[in-house]
Amino acid sequence: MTNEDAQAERELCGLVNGLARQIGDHVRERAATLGLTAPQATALRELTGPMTMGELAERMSCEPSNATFVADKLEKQGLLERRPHPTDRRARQLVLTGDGRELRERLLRLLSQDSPLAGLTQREQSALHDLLDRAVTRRPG
Amino acid sequence: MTNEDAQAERELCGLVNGLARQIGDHVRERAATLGLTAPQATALRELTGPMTMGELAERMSCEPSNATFVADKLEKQGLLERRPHPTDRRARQLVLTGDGRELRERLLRLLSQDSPLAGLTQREQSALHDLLDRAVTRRPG
DNA sequence: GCATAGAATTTCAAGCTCAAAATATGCTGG
DNA sequence: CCAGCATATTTTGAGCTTGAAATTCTATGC
Repeated sequence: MTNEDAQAERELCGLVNGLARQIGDHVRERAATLGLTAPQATALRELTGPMTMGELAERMSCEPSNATFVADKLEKQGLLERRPHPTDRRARQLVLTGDGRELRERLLRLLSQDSPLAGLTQREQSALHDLLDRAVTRRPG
Repeated sequence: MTNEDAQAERELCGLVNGLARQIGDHVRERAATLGLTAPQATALRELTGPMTMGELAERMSCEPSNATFVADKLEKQGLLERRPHPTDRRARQLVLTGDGRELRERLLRLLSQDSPLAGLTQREQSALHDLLDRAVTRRPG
């Protein structure tokens, strides 16, 4: 790999991080209006249905121990419950409460407004999705 | 915006965050072999020359107060110096020491190996760069 | 059966990050 | 000039994140 290639790659990483940052800022700002922190909102957003701690961590792109931390916060706010997993006694099943489901709906509506990706056309978003998917999945790690 | 569009957008955000996470993991892993944490390595990588705290924060996509924190760490390790800015007495100029420049070179070599973006061809990386650039800059924030 | 390896979650310590307030300096209109 | 607002950095407190160790349970091989 040439020196220029390496530099271009670093620049690309910077762009990815920059966009991720913008997305995070957007979530943080909207979450604040509901009394949630950004990670709490991310967890709520990802809880599309009952799932285990591991699944939540995976969807949040974080360590399981961090998912525990965030789930604790949501549980203390009465937004979710930890139930025994139906078939695996090692695992827990996370289930939103009525309050949790309601707040999640409000959150989703807020998040869909003024998205950081609004600058891209549908076609561009589709192309970006394709490229990112390839970058992410073509990597063992 | 339709419901499906919003869902597609959330998925896209997830991909961006997932890739950012992979990049971060890669940096962390390589940085550890040099006795650096991930943010310290990121700062070292971005210090392409003398710059102010604000510039560093901008390049690291973080808050200025966080740049202060990281710069403190690097300074304690003797990798950089804070000098008075030549023309603005409010600002500081960050300058790598000899050790800092040397470690930076080693870091750059490590980071260019097994990049998380290696799964993409040159053409794909170029297309990705283009799309991300558009997404990031087409947004006032 | 039972030992052993593996998996899901939690706990804990260390370090990172943000936001707000404090400090110091620069700039500009009256 | 200089008052007032803007900018650059630091400090501080609260909350987030990671990685390693501990706990509990599952699955496999003998």
